Amino acid sequence: MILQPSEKSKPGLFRAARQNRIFQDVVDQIQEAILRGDFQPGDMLPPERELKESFQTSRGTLREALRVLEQKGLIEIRLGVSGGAVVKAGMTEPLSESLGLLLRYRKISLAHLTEFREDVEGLVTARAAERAGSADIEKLEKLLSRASEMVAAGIGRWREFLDADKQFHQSLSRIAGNPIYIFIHDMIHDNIQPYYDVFLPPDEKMLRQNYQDLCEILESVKHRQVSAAGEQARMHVHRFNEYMRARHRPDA
Amino acid sequence: MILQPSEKSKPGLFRAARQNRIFQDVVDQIQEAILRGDFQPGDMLPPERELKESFQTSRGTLREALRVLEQKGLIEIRLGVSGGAVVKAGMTEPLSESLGLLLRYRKISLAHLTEFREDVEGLVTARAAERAGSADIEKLEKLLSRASEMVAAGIGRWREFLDADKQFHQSLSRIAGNPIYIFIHDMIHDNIQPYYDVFLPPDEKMLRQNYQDLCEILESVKHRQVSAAGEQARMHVHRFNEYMRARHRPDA
DNA sequence: ACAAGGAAATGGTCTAACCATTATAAATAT
DNA sequence: ATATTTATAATGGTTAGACCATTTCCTTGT
Repeated sequence: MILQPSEKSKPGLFRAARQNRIFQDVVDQIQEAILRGDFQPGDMLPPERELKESFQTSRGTLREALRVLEQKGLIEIRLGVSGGAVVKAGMTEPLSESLGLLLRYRKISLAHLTEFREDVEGLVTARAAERAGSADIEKLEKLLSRASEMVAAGIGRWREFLDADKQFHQSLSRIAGNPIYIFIHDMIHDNIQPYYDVFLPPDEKMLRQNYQDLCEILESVKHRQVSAAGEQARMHVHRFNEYMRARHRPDA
Repeated sequence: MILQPSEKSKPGLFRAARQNRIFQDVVDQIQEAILRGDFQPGDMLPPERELKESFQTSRGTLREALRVLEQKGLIEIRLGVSGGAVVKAGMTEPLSESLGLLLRYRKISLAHLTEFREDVEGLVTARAAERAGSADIEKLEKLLSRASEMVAAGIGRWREFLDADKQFHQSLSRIAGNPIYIFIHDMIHDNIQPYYDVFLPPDEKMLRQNYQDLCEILESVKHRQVSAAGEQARMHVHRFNEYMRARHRPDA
């Protein structure tokens, strides 16, 4: 038996009972079809002029439905012949976009986001330390050795080093074994990256410190020192955040 | 100086350069106006027939833009005279909805979500223990005493007890001082609630255990025992999850 | 074999009307 | 006077049919 929440599964318990709106009905039907698996990621929906007749509606109404589905991240719309609505696999953009809006709406501040990141990275690393297998360790070591080359190559390749650093953390998220962490991780990264792009580049000392941190984290993960790994990861991110904060006036 | 990411702040570094789409331009302009504060939450946008002329576009195109803004959670559209697009304050629904889609798309499982919830509740409670002031403690004690009445009143009022339990955790989120946790908390709750609604009600023993947990958590928070509070909250949620899991066949 | 050009499919936009819903004002009844 | 009902009008929701813009892909010519 598959757990199924009471009808429709919309988050707010129920959604307002306005089945008036025809386009909403179209949205629901197409969404169900996609979620049910009638359309696999990569598949294309029929062209608008066909759909409009399937749903017995006007093209305008149908297009409003497609706009909603597009915004939900379920489909992507391509132009030109053999274009049309293609079913997407990801669905991660809406999450990042919502967080971005919260930032710009001043519902949360950059400081909140960086603090949250520290917490999450700590959690993820702790979980990863619990669950890492030997293959995982090897993967991490490979990434670390790449990072080592970059830091040895000097300040000029800081961008590549930070990329290795990012992949290290992403790997930890995967090892942690809960895909939610991957999504959360991406969501944070998407929104924090633009700020870093403005305030970098870092100095040599920072890079070495960063590399040192990763080594210690890997060592703790290797030895299943769960809480140590978590705390080290927390501090690793914390130091980086403080470093970035020092590069401009303190923000609210 | 206000930290501002490099132009537009879209998550994926940049958004596809299709300024072809007129409705997208309309979306951007209205969104900027809202985020800039030209429209406060509760304010109403001009009616469609006016906007269409402001933007020098057709009503259909304008409506596609409004659909996107509505889906983003920035506006809500009411029917009838003196209806129209009203600027919203929340913006939390898109987050919950996206998580719901990930669940239904089988990108994540209920088990992943419950595990995540344990972690988050642990983190939040630890932070709350760090930061709780005397006013916060009083608030928590008041909630707890209400819960006490409910559990004393017997199994019949389990729904009210669980509501008090929920508010207790929500208060902890607020005390933790990072609004992101409130959003995450709501997001989890919105998506996990429908499942609980199906499989409850709980038994008397569960309620008492639950109440006992809350008492211990509050005690730890009171005495600034940060890691103890976190771990107790984790286990509190964990026990509840296990209890719920036992009420149906194991799911994938 | 390759390049240039054109035909066709598909999404994007426009126009102009009508339908549906609802707050408010007007009319009516009590 | 007050309450109830009814009519009005503003606003979003929908429709129909046309045309524009973009892109693939096939034809044609070299």
